[in-house]
Amino acid sequence: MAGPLRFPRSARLLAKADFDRAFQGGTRLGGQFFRLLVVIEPGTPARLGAALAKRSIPHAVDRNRIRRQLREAFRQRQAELAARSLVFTAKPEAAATPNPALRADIDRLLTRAAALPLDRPAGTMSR
RNA sequence: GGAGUGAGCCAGACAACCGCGCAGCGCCUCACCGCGUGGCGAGGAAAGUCCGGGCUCCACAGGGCACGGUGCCAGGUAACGCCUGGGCGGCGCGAGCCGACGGAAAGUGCAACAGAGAGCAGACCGCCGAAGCGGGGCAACCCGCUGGCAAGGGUGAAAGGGUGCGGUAAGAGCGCACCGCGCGGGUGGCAACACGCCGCGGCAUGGCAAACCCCACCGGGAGCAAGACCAAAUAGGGAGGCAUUGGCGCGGCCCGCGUCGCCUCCGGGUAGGUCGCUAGAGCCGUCCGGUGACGGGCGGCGCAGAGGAAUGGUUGUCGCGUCGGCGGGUUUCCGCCGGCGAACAGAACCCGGCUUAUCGGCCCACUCCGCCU
Repeated sequence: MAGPLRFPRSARLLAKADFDRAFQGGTRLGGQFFRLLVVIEPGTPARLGAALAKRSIPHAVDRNRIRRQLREAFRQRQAELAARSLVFTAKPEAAATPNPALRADIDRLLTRAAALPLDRPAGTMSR
């Protein structure tokens, strides 16, 4: 029985193919510190992936911190996000930003992602 | 009490709720997935990737050259560019600290600016006017020139030992004494090196080798994305079988040859997966040897193993630092209230070092100064 606030493996993006699909055909949303790519895949649970480039976030400690903020925000709101695969990228300014400000930006993006219509199949935007 | 030196240690604590990773046990189950339970789950630098090793694969007769690294001596170590002890030089009143610290009489080279002169030294200011020549004067002597001088000034990072006395026209290791230096010997030390030891030498090799270089020693290459194994889909390769009167091509036709289809198997190999992957030059305690680094004996412990990458989020209480206010106290200090702050930083095959970053706190040893008895 998966509780509504858990973060099991099935809620994560693990394969390179998932990330490639998001980068090629995902709907793009821009926030203050993040960019969000959304792929609609009916029948799947909400899934999260963090693509934090070493180039934009040079210190491992910052990458870990940002990833944990992403996970925590996603974990608490995943019920609204069913059938959506989300890939976050961070802008360089995120490294120097405290957690509450990051969290607010993430929540705004999640709200927009939840509002996307479900009837558009994945991959529509490519080609 | 103040100022300082060295060596260690810690890296806020506890609780609640919601989560994450791993192996164990239990439930479910063919298995995967999932669920429950108690356990474990970042650092002193996990960092930079600058050295050294283990491990893995590749290469490899032996020797020399080239290239790179190291560079006082002796130890320690698996090894090192690390560590310990010692020597020498420098800094500090001191505890202590710092040093790429082999060779400059093998050769080549470099030295801006300043300065008269910078590597077969050098007369700018200055000192001298003994000697020689000329002039003056009865003479003592005076003037000028040829010249002599490295003592003084000045320049410089550096000017060819220092101080004193003698000496001289003025000077000069020119002579002497002491100090320094070089060479040979002696003594002490494993050695680097040292010596209020002996003899010789008036002093000869100025600096730079993180300039080329010489000497001594060391060095195969790539790295866990190493490497080993399992292995789809798609395309292509090989073998066998079937289709046996099939289509197409070479021919006017037949035979024949080539090519196209389906099935099975084989080998290479991509995605993906498994292993490597945490028991190791391990950690803690104790005893012994050693000045020490360290080595040895005995006993105990089981101590992260992820993989788009776990070790987190929120809240509360206490503790710490700091600022402001109030009250005792007034050198130091104590209590209460409120605000702010709590660093540097995240394992990725594993060890030994080095270097760099870091809010603050604790303990020990020692030095100097002040005060009291």
